[in-house]
Amino acid sequence: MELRKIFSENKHILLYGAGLALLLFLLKWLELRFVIFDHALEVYVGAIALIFTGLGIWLALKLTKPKVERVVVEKEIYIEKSRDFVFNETEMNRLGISKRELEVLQLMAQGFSNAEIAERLFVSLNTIKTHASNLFFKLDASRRTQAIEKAKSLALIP
Amino acid sequence: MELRKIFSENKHILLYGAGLALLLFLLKWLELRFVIFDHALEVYVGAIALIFTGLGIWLALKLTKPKVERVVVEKEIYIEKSRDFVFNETEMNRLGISKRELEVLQLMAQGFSNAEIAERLFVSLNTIKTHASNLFFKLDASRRTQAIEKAKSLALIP
DNA sequence: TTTCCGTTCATACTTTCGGGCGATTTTGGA
DNA sequence: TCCAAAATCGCCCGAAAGTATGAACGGAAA
Repeated sequence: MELRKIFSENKHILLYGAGLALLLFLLKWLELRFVIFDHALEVYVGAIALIFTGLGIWLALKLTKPKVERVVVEKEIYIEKSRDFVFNETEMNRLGISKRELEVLQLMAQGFSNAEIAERLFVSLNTIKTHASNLFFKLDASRRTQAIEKAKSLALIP
Repeated sequence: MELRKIFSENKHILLYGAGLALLLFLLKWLELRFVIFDHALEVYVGAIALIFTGLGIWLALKLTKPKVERVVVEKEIYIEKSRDFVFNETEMNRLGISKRELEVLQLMAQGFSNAEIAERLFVSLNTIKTHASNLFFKLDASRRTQAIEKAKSLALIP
């Protein structure tokens, strides 16, 4: 359950710990057998240092998260514009545009001002502004004229 | 001359070596003073291991080039295939729309702001505003979106 | 040459848009 | 029944759009 997840996420650290423990046991064992450190403490310590430096380097390499660099590749999609308009519901769903937003979009494309749209839909001007803002975001536009252009090319409006 | 270059290029490695040497001297000195390792070899070795692990990590972080993970993001660009557009010159003459005004109208329909249009046509913002106002009057519109709608229906723009 | 017209630009002002918050209420499904 | 998404509305502020008016300049037609 959780255990496996914890292990896999901290695999390197756990391996490091295990390695360290193992080494310590090995040293203890060596200590009992020979009296290495009596003669050559420097060599001994140097070896330890080297080994753990290596381990540290290995740890660092494994644990550092790579920087994510985003490369934007532009993909061109051609769209046929036909006079017999077929509403592209797929695109609407893909962009997450709601029914109400579509209504606002349609009226916007017909040249109505926000105030006029508000009047027509019996809601406040602020509401229309919110819908418009959401539309601009979803259509990746910063002006209503842009939004209209894009919506037309996506067959969201005639 | 060369020496300085060599030093700056291998700064981290040299620093590491110096640190190692220093530590070894320190240990030697400690060895002469006390008999630490007699009592607690594990602690001693553990400390060394920890220190050099840290050094290793530091070395690795300093020496290795930062990992970069490339993520390719596809950005879709929709391009409209306008098949058949026949410009209605008659209507343009009837409404008394000038060439320059038509240019502005086209850019407006493409979603450009007045400032952007001004930049593109190498004229001032005020000039574009004047053209726009004249267009609105000639097209009997009071907003750019309206003007665009009307112009499209009159086949002045695709 | 004089008179239009298109083009350019300016200043000053008002209105509309759009961004950036936050907030509450409806509502359609799990 | 409960939740998330949708819809609603508000406020503030700055940017953009649009209105009004005047003016200068050059080319083309009368």
